Amino acid sequence: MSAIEEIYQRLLAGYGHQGWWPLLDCKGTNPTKTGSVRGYHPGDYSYPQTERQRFEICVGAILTQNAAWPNAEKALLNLKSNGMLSPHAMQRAGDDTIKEYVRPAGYFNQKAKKLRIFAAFYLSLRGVVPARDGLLKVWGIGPETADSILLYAYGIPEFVVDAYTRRILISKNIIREQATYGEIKALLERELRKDYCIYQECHALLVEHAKRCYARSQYGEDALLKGLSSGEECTKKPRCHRYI
DNA sequence: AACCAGGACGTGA
DNA sequence: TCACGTCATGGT
Repeated sequence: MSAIEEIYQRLLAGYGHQGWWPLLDCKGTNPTKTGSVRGYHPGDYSYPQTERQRFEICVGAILTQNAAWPNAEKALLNLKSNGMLSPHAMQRAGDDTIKEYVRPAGYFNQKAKKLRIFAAFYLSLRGVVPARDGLLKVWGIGPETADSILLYAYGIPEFVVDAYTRRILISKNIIREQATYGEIKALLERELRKDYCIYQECHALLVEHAKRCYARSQYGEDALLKGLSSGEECTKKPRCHRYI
């Protein structure tokens, strides 16, 4: 079993199904999670079930860029309660209106602009699934946001690499510190079965584990992944031993 | 009261 | 390519 596969198995056994991506109108909760527990649907990979939910996930992916989810969620609620959680409404709305709604998510000037540009792009799709390079050409959509949209809004097996994933894999000596987004993504997609459910679950589990054990200032035990066999990708010792 | 969160873009070497 | 500055609110 590869190191990646072992990480996935251990985290799933330890934490259980995470139920990503969170949705505002989703009844389910995940009590095992840290932080916000609302909107998750553990073990149910049938979301999004409506076009509105699909768009909500896209918007959430932009709003959560370098921001804590509860803050992005507040912005999402503002948009929804003002009828702005649809691509048409978002495109029509004035810039200042959107800015006021997304303020809690931070970077409100940039994110308001990103949302209106994305809304136009989303409408131009007319229901067609976007290509990854198409998404990347949209201003405000980088690699992680593109993969989040594809994986969680469209159920396409594109692994999402975030700062947490990178931090865990570096500390486990599985990748080098300079590893690029594409390298990490390729590694995970090589080691895991190409299945959007597994990609979603694995990414969510890595985030949950990192929140518990790999926070910058306060770090925990990492008992679940103790003594993990390091992959052959890199033999260099990790520089930061705090994370082990 | 700093520090940081589920990044992306613009710029200059 | 790549390292670095910028964008901004809210929780710990």
